Amino acid sequence: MSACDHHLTHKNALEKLKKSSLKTTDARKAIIDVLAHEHGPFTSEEVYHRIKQGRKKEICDLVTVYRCLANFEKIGLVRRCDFGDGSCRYELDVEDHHHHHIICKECRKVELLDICLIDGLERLVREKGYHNVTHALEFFGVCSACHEKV
Amino acid sequence: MSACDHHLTHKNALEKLKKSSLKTTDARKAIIDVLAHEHGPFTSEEVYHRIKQGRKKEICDLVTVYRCLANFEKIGLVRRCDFGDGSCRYELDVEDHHHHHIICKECRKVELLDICLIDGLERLVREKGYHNVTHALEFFGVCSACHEKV
DNA sequence: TTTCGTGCAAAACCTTTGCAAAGTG
DNA sequence: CACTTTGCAAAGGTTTTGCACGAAA
Repeated sequence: MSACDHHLTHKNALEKLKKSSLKTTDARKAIIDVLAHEHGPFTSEEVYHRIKQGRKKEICDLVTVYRCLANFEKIGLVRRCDFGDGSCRYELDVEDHHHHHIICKECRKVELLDICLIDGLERLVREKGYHNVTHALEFFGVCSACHEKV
Repeated sequence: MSACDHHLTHKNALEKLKKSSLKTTDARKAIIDVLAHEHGPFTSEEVYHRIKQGRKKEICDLVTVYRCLANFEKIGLVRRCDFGDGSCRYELDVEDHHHHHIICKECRKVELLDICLIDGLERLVREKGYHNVTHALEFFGVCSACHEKV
């Protein structure tokens, strides 16, 4: 992703926030900064620490990050990912750029998989009578670096 | 699934257990009973309660269910599913019957989706250097019953 | 000014761990 | 008999909640 893309993503996210019923606060802007400039997905804790790193003084509490991300999900600003390790992660929901993840079972490194062939299946689920359909597809494996360590 | 299938599944699961390094105990047999006869996936807590319901006296502790299911996953007896609601679920891993789930966002009802077209993508992940590749694909939506309630 | 957001502390929730006793092969 | 498994209690980790104060529109 280029620097230009980052800028666009960031602008789009702020606009989504303004259009929603949520208020634009420093905490929310800081969270969007992190999500737009570094590629996640990140846990609430990870977002919280990244916010602290950038600035001199604390912008917000960890609890605020939890609450903001949960609200962001409701308005479709972020997507929630669950990699089955006990905590959930969030990334900006960029509508026209659907992708999935490959997670190393050893080191938990996350790689992108820029392919989505699930549209037909989503249609099938809608035909079964479901509304507001979404999906999650994650691949798990041992990355080559970890595999060579053994 | 017919009664005959249940029986087969149950027998296969017990055989897998015997072939493994794990010992065959009452708790483990009771857990396999639940997984083979009712269609999950179930959380450890759900398995625990189903075990209690069937019998007069307690067969095992909730902690034992957690430990058994974790061990079952290691020997490939069960598959772990994470639906992003804070707890993980398990179902018997029937090798030649790969399927996915549709989860209602309102009532959490789980329906089966008996299609898997992910094999090509798994190959792609292996070509990227990953070993021991698995995947998870879940669909989420509001089921028609919940949709009509609104 | 009214409504919404935040910090702090505490609770809730799911899961894991330690250790002694009981059970399996 | 050696080793694994279990129960109980307690701890660990993540996420949620209550409430008073502060900030946005």
